[in-house]
Amino acid sequence: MLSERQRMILNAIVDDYIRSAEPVGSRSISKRGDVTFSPATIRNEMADLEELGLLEQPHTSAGRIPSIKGYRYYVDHLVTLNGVGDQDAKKLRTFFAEKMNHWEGVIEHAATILSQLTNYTSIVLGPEMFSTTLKHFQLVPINDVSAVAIIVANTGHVEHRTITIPEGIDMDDMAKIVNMLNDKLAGVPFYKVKSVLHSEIAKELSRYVEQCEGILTLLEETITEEQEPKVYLSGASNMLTQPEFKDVDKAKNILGMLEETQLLMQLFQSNPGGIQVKIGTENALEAINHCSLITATYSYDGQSLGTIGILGPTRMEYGKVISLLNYLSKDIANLMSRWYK
Amino acid sequence: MLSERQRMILNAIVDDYIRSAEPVGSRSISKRGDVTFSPATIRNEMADLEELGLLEQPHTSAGRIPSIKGYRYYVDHLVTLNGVGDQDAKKLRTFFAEKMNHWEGVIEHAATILSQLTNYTSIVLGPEMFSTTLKHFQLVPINDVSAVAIIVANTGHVEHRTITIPEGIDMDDMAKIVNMLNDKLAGVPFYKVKSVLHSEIAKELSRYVEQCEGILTLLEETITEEQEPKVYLSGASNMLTQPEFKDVDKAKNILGMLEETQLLMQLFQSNPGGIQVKIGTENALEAINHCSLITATYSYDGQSLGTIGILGPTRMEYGKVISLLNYLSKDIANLMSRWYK
DNA sequence: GTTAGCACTCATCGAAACGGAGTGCTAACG
DNA sequence: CGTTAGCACTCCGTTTCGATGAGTGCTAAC
Repeated sequence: MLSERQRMILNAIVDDYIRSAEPVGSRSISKRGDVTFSPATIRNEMADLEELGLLEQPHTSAGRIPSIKGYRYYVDHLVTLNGVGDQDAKKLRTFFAEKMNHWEGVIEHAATILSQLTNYTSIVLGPEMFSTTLKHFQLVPINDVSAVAIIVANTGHVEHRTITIPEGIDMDDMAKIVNMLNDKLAGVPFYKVKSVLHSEIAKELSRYVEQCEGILTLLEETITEEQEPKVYLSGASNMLTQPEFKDVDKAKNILGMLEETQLLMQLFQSNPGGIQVKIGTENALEAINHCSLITATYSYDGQSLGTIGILGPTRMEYGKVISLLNYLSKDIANLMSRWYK
Repeated sequence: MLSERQRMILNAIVDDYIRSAEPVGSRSISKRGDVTFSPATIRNEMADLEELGLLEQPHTSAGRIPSIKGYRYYVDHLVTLNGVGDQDAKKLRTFFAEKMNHWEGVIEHAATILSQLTNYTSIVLGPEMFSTTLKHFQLVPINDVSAVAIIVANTGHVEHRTITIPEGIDMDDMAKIVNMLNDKLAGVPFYKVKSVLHSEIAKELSRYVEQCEGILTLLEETITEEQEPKVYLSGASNMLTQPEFKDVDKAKNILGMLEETQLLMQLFQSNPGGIQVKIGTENALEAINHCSLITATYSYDGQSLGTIGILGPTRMEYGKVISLLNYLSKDIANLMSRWYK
């Protein structure tokens, strides 16, 4: 357990370091006003905090910087959420006032705004299909051999994919089957589509239509095909403004990772909902062991839809970012309700 | 007009510089084997080439580097297109062998492959709607107030957007109008949709349906709404591997620009078709005045569909990239035909 | 328990010195 | 007359070295 004074000092060090990116010395803390002790006293406390693993020294005779553990304590106990500034709130409001008519437009735009407001990199995972239900399924023929399958989810999210129709399949049969599928599958969650198809529909269908096997397999593949949620990235170049990445090699590591959608999705795994802060080595990926990732899930009607994340150096403005994510994820939820209620 | 020897020397300098990224001296050229003259002779020629504006000296007593004009001459007259290497060809072939069922999947994947093969940044502009025709238009209701509009182009490209239906509009009327639009608009190029709507359809429609005004405007907006072609970017972090961008600020400039879709589209304007090389300041944007951009258009059935581009430092492997783009753009065209013939 | 004083450490910065790659010029050569 | 060897000169990049200064840890006094 830390004493009140130790907490004040830790708080001061983290705040200072977040602002300046340079090791914080005892003198500068003593001069801050909110800590009224002499440099010598502060030095003693700092030595203690270092022994506890909350601070680190880059080298002897340098100031102290927070360790991962130090940041963790700061985030858990010390950080002050001063809400969203007037400037930022205004920007967000005008953002939501704009007319948006894609789902994707909103998400993508939200990513942009976030990276602008924070000067960090924002990563947004689009709606996750597996927690939503099928609303409507449709085939639009393009020519003799191909068609566009259109899949609408109850959230209003739309997917389309082009399929090639094998020879020897009758288009009328196809149409019948599609109709039936719509009857039976409307309202079924995506992850259940496969089993419902097999258990309920297959038998009934075989009565009406010849060679339904082939058609059904095709449609099943089409609907349940691996649907990676889309990842939107914005402000990746903001990483380069951080002094900790003035070394091109480090920067390249991170930017390279940001380009790999697969890895990004790994990052977002295991989200219990709400806001989560992962600091430095708490992150799964080694490439961002010098970064912190703050994530928030946005949801509609109690259903988690996707995830928003902000990636920055461990020396991140935790208070500001957390407030912002809080604000935004709630507003996105409201926006959804207004649309799809 | 350059003498044969001058061309040999220029060629040698550009090749060497592309490989090493360091000013090329007379000695090293003389030792290359393909130029059999002594360093002194080469120095004389180099002085001449510099006077012609084809070479530059970073400072006295350094070797020479090609100027923009030098690269231009190299690209126009000297570069050898040694085709696509076996390794690369194999990768491309397996790429196209994979089953792809989105349009977008192909384009996006092509961008990835390109950036991997070249180690530069690849930029791909998706199909341009304005040169294609409307194939099918459809509304799928989601609930009382919103619907998804689905727009299929003759190329198989699909767009969807969510629209909000104003109160007081009858869904049956809506359906009638949509039917009629499909009759009248199928085969009409997108850029003509607006005028056709006004000239031919408006009058005829008013006979059947009350208050068609509102509905029509809505649908018109939906179909003709600004449809930015999508931009796919891959390998942006490759920029950082180039020694010319070891300076973080320069790198940030370029990466920042790459994030702005608007700017990227500017870059691709005025594409006469075929392969085009823009070197350094020949590019419209100041941010990439130290880069070269090689673009190729891909087309289907004589119709230009989109653009592929490779962005790298002016010191770029022109021969390799041009060969690769040539190969790829043709293969994409073939792939399209196989699908949508 | 707190603070002043002091010796010590170590990164950073700038000046000076050094080495080397490359040039331009001149003169010799075939 | 074109080509080449030789040589003085330039200028960049690197290294070395000392000065500077911020910051610590310890001890002793308050």
